[in-house]
Formats: sequence, C-alpha cells, structure tokens
Amino acid sequence: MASPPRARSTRDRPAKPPLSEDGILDVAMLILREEGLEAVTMRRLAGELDTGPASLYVYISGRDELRNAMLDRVAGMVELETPDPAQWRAQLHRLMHGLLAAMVAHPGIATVAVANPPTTERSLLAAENMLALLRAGGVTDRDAGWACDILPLITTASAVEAAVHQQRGQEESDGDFVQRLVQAFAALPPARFPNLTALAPEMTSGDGDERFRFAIDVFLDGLVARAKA
Amino acid sequence: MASPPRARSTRDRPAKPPLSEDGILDVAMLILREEGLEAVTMRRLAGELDTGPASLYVYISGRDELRNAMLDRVAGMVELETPDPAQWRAQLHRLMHGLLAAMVAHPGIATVAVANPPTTERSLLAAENMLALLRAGGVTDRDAGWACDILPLITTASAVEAAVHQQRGQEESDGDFVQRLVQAFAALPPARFPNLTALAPEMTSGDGDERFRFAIDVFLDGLVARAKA
DNA sequence: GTTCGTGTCGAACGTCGTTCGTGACGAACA
DNA sequence: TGTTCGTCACGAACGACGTTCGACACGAAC
Repeated sequence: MASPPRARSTRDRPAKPPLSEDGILDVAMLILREEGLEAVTMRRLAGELDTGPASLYVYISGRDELRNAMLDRVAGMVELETPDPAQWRAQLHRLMHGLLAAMVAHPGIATVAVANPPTTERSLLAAENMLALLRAGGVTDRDAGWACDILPLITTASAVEAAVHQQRGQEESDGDFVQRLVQAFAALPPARFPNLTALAPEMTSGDGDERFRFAIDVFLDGLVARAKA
Repeated sequence: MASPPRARSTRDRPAKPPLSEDGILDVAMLILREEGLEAVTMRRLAGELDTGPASLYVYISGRDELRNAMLDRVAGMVELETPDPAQWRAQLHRLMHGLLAAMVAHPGIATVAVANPPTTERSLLAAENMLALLRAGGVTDRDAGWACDILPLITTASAVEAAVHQQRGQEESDGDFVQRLVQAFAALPPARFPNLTALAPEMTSGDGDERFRFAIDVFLDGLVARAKA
C-alpha cells in the first residue's frame, strides 16, 4: 500500500484478467461454440488470452482435461425434469433432446463424450434424472440401469452425426447433399441392392431431430414392451 | 564410386515390395490391429515400409482417405446373412454383433465410423443386408429405413466405448476399474442421487457384449411393437 | 544415345501438445 | 528499509504430426 508505482503493469495492458481456470474455460467455450472443437487449441486459447501456451498449464493439466471440462459445462446446460409419472415419456424426450441440442450447439464436443464416459457431478445429475424418469415409467430396475447407459450413447452418437451434417452444410448447400445421396442410392444396381434402392426415399427422409426422436421413441417402446412382459 | 552400385538397390534391401495401395493398407491394418488407430501415422507407416512419408502420397491422398480405407476393410469382414423370416431376429443380432466384433478387434476404427457415415460398396452391402432382415421381420418400410441408420449408430458407439474400456484394462486391472466405479457410485450422497445409489449394482453389471445385446434387443422390441400397431 | 514420363524420397514447412528455465512481483521477515 | 523467498507468467524450445516440393533414378520409346 505504500508504493503505488505498480499501477504501470495494469495500465499498459488493458484490463487483462489475472487468468483462472474459469476464465480460461469461458474463452474455450466461446471458441468452441463459434468455431468448433478443432479450433480450440492450447495456442489459440493462449493467444486469445494474450499470453503464451505455457501459461495455461498452471490451471489446466493438459488438452484432455480441458476437453473434459468443456464437456462438463455442456452437460451442465441441459435442463433437468422433475419426474411426473403421468408424462414421464415426454419428459424423457425433452431431457434427451436437451442433451442433443446442447451438444449440437457446441460442434465437436460430442466426440469427446463418446470417448470419455463422463463421471462429473453434472453428468451424474443428468444420469440420476434419467433413472428417475425411467422408473417413473415403470421400467424394470435392471432395464433402467442399462438403458441409462444406452440412451446417452444414442444421443452423443446422433450429435456427432448432426455435427458432421452441419459442417457439410456449410461447405455445400444442404439440399445438394441430400440430393446427391438420393441419386447415389438410385444409381445402385437394383439386382444386388434391391432393398436399398426400393427404400431410398424412406432412407433419406426426415431431418436430424425427427430421426433422433424416432430412435429414442423406438427404444422406449422396447422398454415398455419389456415392462409389460 | 559411380559404377559399382548396380544390383545393390535390390540386394542390400531384402525383397522390398514395390509399394501399392493394397500393400500400404495391409501394413496399416497390421498396425491398427496391434497398436490401435493412434499408432497408424503416415510416418510410422512409411517407416514400416522402409521409405519416407512422401512416398505414400502417390497411392493415398492423405490420412483421412487412409482411415476410410481401413474402415472399409473392417466393414468387409462382417459375415452377411441370407434372410430367413423364421429367424430374422437372431440373424440381425449376429450381423450387428459381427460388426461390433470387427470394430473392437481394430481399436479406434470406430471413431472413424461415427464421424464418417461410410458409403463404400462393402458398407452399403451391410446396410442392404440389414434392410432385408428388418423387412423379413415385418418392420414397416419407413421404420426399416430409419432403423438401419440407428442400428449401426448404436453399434459404432458401443464399439468406441468397448475400445476405451479395453484400453483402460491394459493400464490397470479390469476388475479394479469396475470396483472403483461401484465405489464411486456408492460414495455419492444418497439424498441427491437416490436412484443412482440404489441401482448401482444394476448399472455396473454385465460386460460389453451383454449390454450391446440388450441395446439391440430393446430396439428390436420397439420395432416389432410398432409393427403390430 | 537421347529424351521423357513415372515412381521415389530427402528435406523442409507449418502446426500441434507439452516442458523447462528464467524472470518479475508481492508478501514475509530482519 | 533492505533482503529473502515462493508463486505465477511466459519466451523458447523439443519432438511428433500431416503434407508439399523439387531433385533424383530408371525403364521405355524414339
């Protein structure tokens, strides 16, 4: 308090925050949202914070931990549902769709999720919520336990696919891509691919959300069918 | 010094094959099987072939094409089924399990599959086979068309998870990992995680194959339930 | 004997994740 | 007030990656 000349270090650099794990993650999430996972490199992150890559390693042990931390933040964005047995199915759909949407909004993060089944508190809360909804629907304990492994698996895989489609959509018009796909199916030799050529319209119909909803729906149908038996 | 090195190029190197796309892929598959996808780098591949990285680019346009080619080979390994309506379900299970096994036997290749929905002839033959089996089971055309998108999705995602577990199993004893997981679940505060702590045994029971079979089974249950309605 | 196209590959470029050693700065202490 | 000390910041470098370029060798064609 006696020696004031230290104001210099904070004046020539315009209000640089003192670097913290949260601050780093904030910037990382920003890059992730706007440019995708591949753009979030240690160097880019450091550059965005006006420093060198080495400075990050004080707060974050490495790239993998950073990615897991980003995934955790995304997992924390999904709104949980308070279980109501009268509408457990709609609630489960909302929950899974929220997870899908959160991942799609952060391109590439889903690939982290498929590789590292997350065990952070936020992810576990989502799993807890899923279990509660499944049990509210009368699903067997064992089925519920295994299903809450499969449902996120379907969701993350769908998110990866959606991210790829989205990326392709930026390069060429989305309609062009679908059209090319239809033509590719139609061009197949019907003798060797009778079903594929016959079902070409069905295979290419529907957008990502519809197909995802279908996937969850069929799976839940299977679960309730088992619950009855 | 100029004249003697005539036959040397073929003598001091022991029968070096003249480098072809198939030959490169053979070596790549070998490394993939034994050390996983991450070990298959252009440099490593070139080194294994007694040459430099640049030589590979004559036959393979880049890393991504190489990975897709490897994935195609793996897809070609699954045995297809000749549809029999009397046992379509068992056949579908065999087909999907074959796909899973082929991927698990080539660690890391599944991550390529989730990112690039493959459109090679071999992959399309597998899709054609799946469609035939689904229709043999009386599944609606639209449901079959969408399901043959979801089933491989579940399979590849399961393969990624299996690969991760397998990798963890190399680092520490597999039993230790499961045990740690059980303890982690048990250590959760039961007030906030009532279902997770209650179902801890169910969540951690069963190996990868059992869980995969369950996932496919539930999904098929859902499909037949829809076919009836 | 000369030319030419083709397959080969050493060397280099730019990017990545990560580590190391130095330096600056504030707090504690004499 | 002067000195020490631990903590944080970060420039520089290391090794590995994918990819490109340009020079070289060699068999076929003229």
